[in-house]
Amino acid sequence: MLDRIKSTKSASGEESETEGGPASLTSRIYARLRADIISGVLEPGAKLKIEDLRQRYDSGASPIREALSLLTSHQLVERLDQRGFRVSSISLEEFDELLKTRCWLEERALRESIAHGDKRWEEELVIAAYRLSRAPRNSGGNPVATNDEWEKLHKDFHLTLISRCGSRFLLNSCDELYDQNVRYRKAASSVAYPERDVRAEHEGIADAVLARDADRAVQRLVAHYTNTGSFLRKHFE
Amino acid sequence: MLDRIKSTKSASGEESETEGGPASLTSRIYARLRADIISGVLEPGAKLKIEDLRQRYDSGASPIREALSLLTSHQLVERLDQRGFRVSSISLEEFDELLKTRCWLEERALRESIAHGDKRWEEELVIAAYRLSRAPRNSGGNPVATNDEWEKLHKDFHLTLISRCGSRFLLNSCDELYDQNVRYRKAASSVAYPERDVRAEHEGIADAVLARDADRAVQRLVAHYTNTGSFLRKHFE
DNA sequence: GCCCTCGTAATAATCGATTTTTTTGCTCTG
DNA sequence: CAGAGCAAAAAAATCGATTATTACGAGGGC
Repeated sequence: MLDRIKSTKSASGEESETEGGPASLTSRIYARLRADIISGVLEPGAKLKIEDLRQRYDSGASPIREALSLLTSHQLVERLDQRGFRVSSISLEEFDELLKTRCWLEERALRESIAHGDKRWEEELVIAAYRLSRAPRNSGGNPVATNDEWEKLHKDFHLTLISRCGSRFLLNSCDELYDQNVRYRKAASSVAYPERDVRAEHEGIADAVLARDADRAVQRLVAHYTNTGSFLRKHFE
Repeated sequence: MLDRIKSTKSASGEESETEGGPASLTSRIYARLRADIISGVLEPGAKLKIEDLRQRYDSGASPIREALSLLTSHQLVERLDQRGFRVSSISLEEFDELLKTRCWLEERALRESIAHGDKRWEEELVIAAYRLSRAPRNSGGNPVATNDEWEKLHKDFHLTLISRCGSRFLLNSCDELYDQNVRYRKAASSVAYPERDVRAEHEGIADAVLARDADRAVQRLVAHYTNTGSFLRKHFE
């Protein structure tokens, strides 16, 4: 269990990670629950009993229920009337749909971003790619322990790619799907990491994007997802 | 025995037709709030004070807060830490993004649906189109009062079109965007309805889909959205 | 006259206890 | 031995009251 709250971000949106400090209890619980679900600490399908969570997060029932309610809309938690909450379950079929959908949406988003992104965007992308390239995927030589910093940078890179797509709705959807995908990745790859050169794939994507070669960029991005997808798929058995 | 559990609808999922029945207070409040927000009874940007809502829906604070939390993820309600909730505001820029995004997503969804839909789907579509064609858009001759039944059938028609897209994620997104669009429509067209033949457009779409002519279907669907979009746009002044 | 500060009113957030509903487990039939 | 019927236990949902935070406005200094 993680007993430290690292960054308090508002329950509804992104923003300030500088504040490690106070916010509403609900928001802090939201952030912790979310992290625990995405990282797989709370397993897919697990029952989320209010009483347990109350103890675990040391609060009353209201903030817990509220945080859970906030999470349901992101498809991370399922809510059943009068039967409480549980971590959304995962399945192979859903994974296939997730993968497909990400390819569809991100292709569109990437093309738009390439068409409309400005210099500033290019620079943001360069930075994001650079940082990602320098971050170790695992922490402390342990091949299984994931590196939270890498996770953050990886998400950042992928979202930066599509950040200029011109639609907050599309961006939100991609964001949510990204998180779902991490959940699947964690669930599947508790065993191993791909041997293939993921880093090179990221660079390849960034290069094509910076060259404003939309077709190639899309082709590489989709290949990246498809590769990762079939790799994960194998590990579900 | 069976009839005790039959129609309990969950707040996060779809509605069952046999409305009115029992469910948790939270779910009922959720449904009412949602309807009030989409229909514009609660105006965009309006502050949602817990105390007011408590009175209005005759409940304690917990169900209200929970219902609001459920709604935030659908972008219908904004939550500000320690500052309560408010109805999400609307804007012309956002409307443009909404329209664009719907075109992008529904094009994909429709193509997939056409490619994969079976006979049963065709029949569902025929029914949905027929019902929609028979429903009066306004109730009781009042040109302003919207007809809830028409609303339901209209949504049904549009969702049926894409129901076989093969991705619950994409379907969910389209569903949410649809609701957002209704909100914009209500906000804008409290004045008037389009003179153009919306009904014919629906039929045209259905015909193309049933003929499995994806290009034409998409072209018509997008035109339908674009037409409606620019019509609404004018009414925002 | 304008802005800053502080106290008060309003509102949001949270808690602890109570009420409902579901689950569980056992007993009793057929 | 399967299943129906209860009753106790567990869990979810909800309430009413309390605490924390923010919004507001009057008074005072510059």
